[in-house]
Amino acid sequence: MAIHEPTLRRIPLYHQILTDLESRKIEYVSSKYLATFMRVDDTQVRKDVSIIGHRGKPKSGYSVIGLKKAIGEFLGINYQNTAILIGAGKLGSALAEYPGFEEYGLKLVAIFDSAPERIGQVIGEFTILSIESLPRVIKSYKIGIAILTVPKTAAQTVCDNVIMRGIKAVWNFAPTGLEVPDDVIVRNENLAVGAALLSHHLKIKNQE
Amino acid sequence: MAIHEPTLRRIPLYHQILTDLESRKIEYVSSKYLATFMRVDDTQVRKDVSIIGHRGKPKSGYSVIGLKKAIGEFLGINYQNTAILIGAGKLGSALAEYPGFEEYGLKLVAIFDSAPERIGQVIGEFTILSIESLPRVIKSYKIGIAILTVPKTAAQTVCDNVIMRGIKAVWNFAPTGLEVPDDVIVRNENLAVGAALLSHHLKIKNQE
DNA sequence: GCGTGTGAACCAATTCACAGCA
DNA sequence: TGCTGTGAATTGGTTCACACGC
Repeated sequence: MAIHEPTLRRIPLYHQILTDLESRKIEYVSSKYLATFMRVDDTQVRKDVSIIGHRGKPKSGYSVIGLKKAIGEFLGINYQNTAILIGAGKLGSALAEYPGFEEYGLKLVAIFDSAPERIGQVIGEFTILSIESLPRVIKSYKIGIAILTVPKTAAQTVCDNVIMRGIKAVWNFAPTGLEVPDDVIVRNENLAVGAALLSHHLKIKNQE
Repeated sequence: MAIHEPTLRRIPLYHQILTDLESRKIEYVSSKYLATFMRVDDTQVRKDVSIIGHRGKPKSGYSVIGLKKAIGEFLGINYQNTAILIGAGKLGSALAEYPGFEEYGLKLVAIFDSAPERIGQVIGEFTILSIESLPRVIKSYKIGIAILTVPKTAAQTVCDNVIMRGIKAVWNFAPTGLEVPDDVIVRNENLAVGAALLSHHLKIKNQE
């Protein structure tokens, strides 16, 4: 049973809502409550929960901590995957200090840049390393994920490089597609898409 | 005829590929070529193109500049929507210098921050302004979009604030949902979702 | 042949309708 | 009554099959 992309996207969002509820000491939540926050139908929420593999209590709803834990296991965010970040520009630096990654199963262990003047500079808890040390770090830390925040023109080259070193998952922030072997996972986080869709929505709205 | 979300997401990606082809002086492109790059079926590409409202030439394919222009008009990225950015932290600073926004119809005109020590500092071509000047700037520059790169805890408050000043579209980078009136467009760019989905994919892969 | 364009068929995703349980 | 859980119906999206043009 393969799980569909739209379902998968919603699951981390449930997790965020549950984290919030947990901090507010709320113990049970209904599918209806989650549904209004997510702007989906409440049946959808119940289907999603059943896919996650959790069961609620009639009358009271879902246990906040129980469902949150089930989501954690389902997503595999309890086990931390090691990641490196390549491209210590503005965006890379911002991501390096983003606390959300560790919460969702990604443990950043090193940052690389190709510019000689950047090597040795410090970002948060990391010292920027040279690209030359990439193979060694990947090997000794068993890195599974590469986060690419390099310019568009460098993206494919850097991607090929890390895949050659054994990386099996790439999170690409460059506004371009990447060609990779079938056994490598790529996720594109293309900010231009968001900009374009906002423009389109505003255009439609102004036409009314 | 409402256009579906998945279709809409693909359209800016076609545009990026076409921009690349254009720079390589390629004049015509087939649906099959676009399809392999996008990792979709070629029929899908032809359906999308017909939605965009462009027609190709049998045998040669689609005119690169013709289709690109049609997409530009379809998305409304030729007209620049004015935007402000609130939250001049790492992520905000990175976005402020991201060249892709202007290319996709968003013209950044000012940056705001609530921290007094940040006011007056310079990021790229912008001087950080105080939140107090927000109403004035929104009014005089007819701002349509607010880009929020504030902490999760501040997001809803800041959102309410800009909506009260007449903003009709919010691009939210905080890892939380926002409650807005029905006539306001919100786009959530939740990086934690990407992290979680990568974790999940890796978990599935490791189980095989 | 090699390309686009499109109705029909298929599969994915959401919503409906209602059973079951405390 | 107020909630979850789930098969059935519906709507959304993708792919197939084939007509047509160069």
